[in-house]
Amino acid sequence: MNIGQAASLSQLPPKTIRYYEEIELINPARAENGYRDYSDGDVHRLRFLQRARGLGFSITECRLLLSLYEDKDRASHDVKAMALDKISEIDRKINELNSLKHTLSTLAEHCNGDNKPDCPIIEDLARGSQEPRGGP
Amino acid sequence: MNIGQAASLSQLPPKTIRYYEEIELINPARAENGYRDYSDGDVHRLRFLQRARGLGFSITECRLLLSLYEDKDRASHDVKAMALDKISEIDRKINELNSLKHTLSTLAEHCNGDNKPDCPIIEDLARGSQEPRGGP
DNA sequence: CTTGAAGTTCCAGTAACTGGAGCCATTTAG
DNA sequence: CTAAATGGCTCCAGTTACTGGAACTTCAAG
Repeated sequence: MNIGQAASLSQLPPKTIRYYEEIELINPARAENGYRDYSDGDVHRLRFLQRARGLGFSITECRLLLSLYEDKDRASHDVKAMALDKISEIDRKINELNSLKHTLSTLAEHCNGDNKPDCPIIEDLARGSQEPRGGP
Repeated sequence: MNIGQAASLSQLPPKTIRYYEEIELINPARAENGYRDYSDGDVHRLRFLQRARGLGFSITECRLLLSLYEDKDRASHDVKAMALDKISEIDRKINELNSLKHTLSTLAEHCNGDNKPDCPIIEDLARGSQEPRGGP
């Protein structure tokens, strides 16, 4: 399929898709006319990238995540370790999103009438899922 | 407090904190010696920015999120609408993270022995929280 | 065969940092 | 008190991850 269809399936702009090719995240075939020709697998990859990038993973991290699925040469226990590592990162993000959501929900409720919020909420906000102090 | 302490409390590098000042996300006081002087409130803001940026919200979105708490001039129902809007965005992100986590967990389990994954999982991966086809 | 949408490359610009040079202030060791 | 280390300051250049625009080709419809 052409880049346009790949774009609408993956929810990524064509520009970004071409950029991902430039930095070797994908390598679509070329048709005789010179147009890029995306397979279903390519679209899977792109869709994955779209999701992961939107969740705050860097390109480097995306590359790692992709390699978890596709690098058949890597030893199995490495894959597992990396997967578990990413899972705890994801758990952390989920926790942070939940706390952010809680903060916003409380705010929304408190804004129910027409009174302005004076917000003890901002305390909660800044606390978040903070570590107990004392560095890494 | 100085920028160093603000940095370690907010988990942001000093460079980034100065940059946030440049783009007017914070406005710390200055001590007599010219050093930036951060209040607890400033640190709250920074901590919030650190969390929100890490979760994939843009600077523009962070500005909006911050305004939800602090813009006392905005009408209350606007605040509520924006908060609800951001909440659904957050829910979407949480769903995506859960699906990503599920994918990785399955992978980790399947990689338990020393057999390489041949991955029907990649299907699941690319499906994610996709819309039912037919575009906006 | 023309018109328009969609593709191509290339180059420049933007967003959000990040690193480094060069200089002043503060703390700490001798 | 002086010297060195540490941390702050500004400014400017570089990086990452796109994004927009110009100039050209290709394809599908009328």
